[in-house]
Amino acid sequence: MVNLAKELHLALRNATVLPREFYNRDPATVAHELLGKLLIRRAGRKLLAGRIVEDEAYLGANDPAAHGFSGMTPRNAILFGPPGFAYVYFIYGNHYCLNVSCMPEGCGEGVLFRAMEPVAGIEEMAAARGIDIPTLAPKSGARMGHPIPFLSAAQLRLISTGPGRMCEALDITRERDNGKDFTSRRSDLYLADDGYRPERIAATPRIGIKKAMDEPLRFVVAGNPYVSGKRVP
DNA sequence: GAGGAGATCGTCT
DNA sequence: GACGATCTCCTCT
Repeated sequence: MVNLAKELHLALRNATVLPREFYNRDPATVAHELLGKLLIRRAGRKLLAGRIVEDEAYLGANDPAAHGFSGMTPRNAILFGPPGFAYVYFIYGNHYCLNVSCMPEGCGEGVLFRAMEPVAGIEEMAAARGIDIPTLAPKSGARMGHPIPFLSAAQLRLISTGPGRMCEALDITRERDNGKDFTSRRSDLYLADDGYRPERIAATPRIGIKKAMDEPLRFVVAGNPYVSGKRVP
């Protein structure tokens, strides 16, 4: 019998970690190409993973909505560093948001991760989000009488649809993860390519900002149910 | 299902 | 002191 959990773990281990050069480009290109890639968090011996289905590009000094627009501060210093590093900030007194720095040092540009489709460690991520996981009673007469964890589609969407939820599911905080290197497998937070390519990608205006609202710098996997806000058909 | 308001606190001016 | 790249709960339709 195939052990699906083991197979999945192996597939994640075999995925190619995205190299530094991947991020050393303009954020719109990086955001577009990050869709479908795997965001992987190592938690002890467990791997938590999701497939990126929504992100946004922020263009530094050329973008009034970007954190880097007004220059470097202690808060956004990571964005002005080398490409491929995690920039985590706290917002609205409740939530963390995860970005990756792009372009060469000094540009202040990056990509905000907005949503991912849960792939591995789903029970752990649901628990981190405070989602109760009901269990299905085993069929009578079944040899292995364990209850089966069962999440509805609506509960799955609540795990990582939205930037704050994503961070909570992966237990990402500024204190622990700001400045982590996404390009190193030794890092406990990295991005990898398992060969998956989304069929259709759509570009829309960004969400929740009041400046440069019309720029189509939000990228989503069209038709994916884990995209936040209004579903893109 | 859609829309509005409140929660809550770090960051910047 | 004001603002904010959000989320959740509540109300209304």
